[in-house]
Amino acid sequence: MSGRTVTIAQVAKHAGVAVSTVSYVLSGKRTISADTRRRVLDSISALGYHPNAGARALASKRSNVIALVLPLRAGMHVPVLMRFASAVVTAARRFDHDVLLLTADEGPEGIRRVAASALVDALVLMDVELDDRRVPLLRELAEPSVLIGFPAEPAGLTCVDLDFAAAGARCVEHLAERGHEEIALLGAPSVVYDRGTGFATRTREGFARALDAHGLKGVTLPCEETFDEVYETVRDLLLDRPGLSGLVVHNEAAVSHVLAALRQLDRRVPHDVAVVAICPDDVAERAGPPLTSVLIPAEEVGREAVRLVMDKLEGRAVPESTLLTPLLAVRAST
Amino acid sequence: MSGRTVTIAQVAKHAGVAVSTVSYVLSGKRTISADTRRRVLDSISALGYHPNAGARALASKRSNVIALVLPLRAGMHVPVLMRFASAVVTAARRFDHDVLLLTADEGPEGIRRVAASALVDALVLMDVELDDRRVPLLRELAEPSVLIGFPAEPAGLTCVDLDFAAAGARCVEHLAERGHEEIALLGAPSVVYDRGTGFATRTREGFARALDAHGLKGVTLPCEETFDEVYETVRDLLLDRPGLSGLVVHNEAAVSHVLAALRQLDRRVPHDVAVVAICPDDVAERAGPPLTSVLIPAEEVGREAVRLVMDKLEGRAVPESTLLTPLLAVRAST
DNA sequence: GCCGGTCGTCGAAGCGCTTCGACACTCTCA
DNA sequence: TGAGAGTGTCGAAGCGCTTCGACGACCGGC
Repeated sequence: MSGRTVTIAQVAKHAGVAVSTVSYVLSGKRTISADTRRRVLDSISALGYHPNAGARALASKRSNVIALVLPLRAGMHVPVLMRFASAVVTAARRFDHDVLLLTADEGPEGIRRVAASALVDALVLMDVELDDRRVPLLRELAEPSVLIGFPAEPAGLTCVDLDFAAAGARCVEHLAERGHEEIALLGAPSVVYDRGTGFATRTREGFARALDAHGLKGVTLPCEETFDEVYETVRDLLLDRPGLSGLVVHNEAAVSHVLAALRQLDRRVPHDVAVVAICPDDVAERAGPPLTSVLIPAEEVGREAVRLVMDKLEGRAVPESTLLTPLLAVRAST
Repeated sequence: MSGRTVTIAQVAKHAGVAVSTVSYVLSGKRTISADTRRRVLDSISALGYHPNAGARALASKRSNVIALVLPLRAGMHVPVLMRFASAVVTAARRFDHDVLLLTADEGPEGIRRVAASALVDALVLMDVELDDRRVPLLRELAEPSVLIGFPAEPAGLTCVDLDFAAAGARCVEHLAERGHEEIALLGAPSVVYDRGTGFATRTREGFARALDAHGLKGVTLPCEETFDEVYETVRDLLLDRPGLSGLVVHNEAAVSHVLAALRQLDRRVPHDVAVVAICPDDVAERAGPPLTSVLIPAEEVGREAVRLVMDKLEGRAVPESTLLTPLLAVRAST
């Protein structure tokens, strides 16, 4: 509308009030008469006013931006990450905040930079590992932070994640209900276990514990991500354990290879082998046949992380640990 | 180190110079003696000074932040998107800029908001569609922008993308060299063509044109993403065209289904049917067998987009259209 | 009819930085 | 030796906003 950037002073003049009055209308921090408020709001939309973010941040010591820090290794998880990211942005907007995207390239120094420069008010870290070198930094930062995933020593931090142990257990339980007596978990590539990624380890533990609890036989195996390796793993597994009739797959990239391998080995799903996956819903639905799955609730995790970080910004107390209950959707594969 | 946020004034005092001198050391906009510069830099690191982003933005009218706008529909492309995003962040950091992540939820209004509030200096839009409702807004914005992908009417805009027409043609060429005489393109799901997504359409055109140029027979088909649908498509295709010996797959999610379907139909790759994919490298490598592919150079596209947007910020002229040459990597499938 | 208490509004003081003009030097060349 | 041209540094004026204290206007209670 007007000749380039509109300032609060122009709005004030247009509405015939003081600058501070406009500010109070916008923030609601003091009572303003209904009449004045209306005039101010009218002027704002007439002029197309948008408060200058820099000025606002400078004066209020709040940038209304949170940092979203990508994982150190891109790993396997890519589509899920994107949904986290998208959920975080959407949730943040609901609290009138924007999201700054940080990669691991810069390392912890990048986190320090955006925090110290007051570019962001708070941080959300995705896909935290057991031994994460970003974690020590977070402890000394004044800005609040929330981790998605759990480091080895989470005391004093705020962490949120799917309850992977419960997810592993839930799959076992489901197969036990269906009468299976010998089952296997195909997990992440072995390198993922080696570097101590929390979610992989915890799924395996939950799986193993539930196996005992239900008196089932079974194994857990790492699982690589090329077709040939998956094929060998599945073939050997079926050879070694003729009684095996159920499979839990916790590896998004391997899911379709596992199914293809079973087809090639002449095992019908679910008739000969029942398959449960732990993966995003769309992957499960797109598979042939559609898979019974425990979905990874990316949206919910992202939303929850933002809620927690906003609570911390407001000075409210939050739980150190938030575990989201896994939900199992039954489809054609069991 | 010191008691909370360090300001430029404290640095100036510590170094025994004026505030403006510190500023000039940092920006390099005026000559400063080597001696003074050293003292200032020492003070900066001694105090752990980080310039306040809000103050800087306010005074300089530059936030040093660019917006990265996610596509309107999450669609199929998720892993590629993440690599774009990551590449954009990394490239932006090289120009001393940060990246603000925007989703489509807010629609064009979100773009207007961050631009008008001076939160960002410039915009990069991912995965632009032929008829993209964000495009008209960009034309009236003062802030420079770069699109990844091409809208129907790109005049006056700055667009960058893989040259998909060339990619389609490159696949044909490769198969022609190998002596194939009848080939097919399995593309995106039909809904993607219906909504006029540029890259799908352009691949198809490039494919068709190259077919003529090399005197080959062939068809192009849309391709859904569940195993059963892919299986039917492939089965019918082989039935209809007994002479067919080459397949181009431009659909990341369908790649492994196509291979599984061929296996089930007893067609060996590459002996009976050669397969070329247009997809990210890791998908091609992970397939069984590893696929000859034209990779989607996500990193390069992201880097190029940032370079262009930085050029525009500096007032340098940039080409309206930047097409990146596709590179074909030969693997076991042809 | 006067006093204390809200309520609604205003003016001004920063927030931490960039940038402009000024100014004291030191060189260089006539 | 003095004018002219650089250098290197400083002080001060904003940038556009929030927030604090101040201050009329109006209320009810005695």
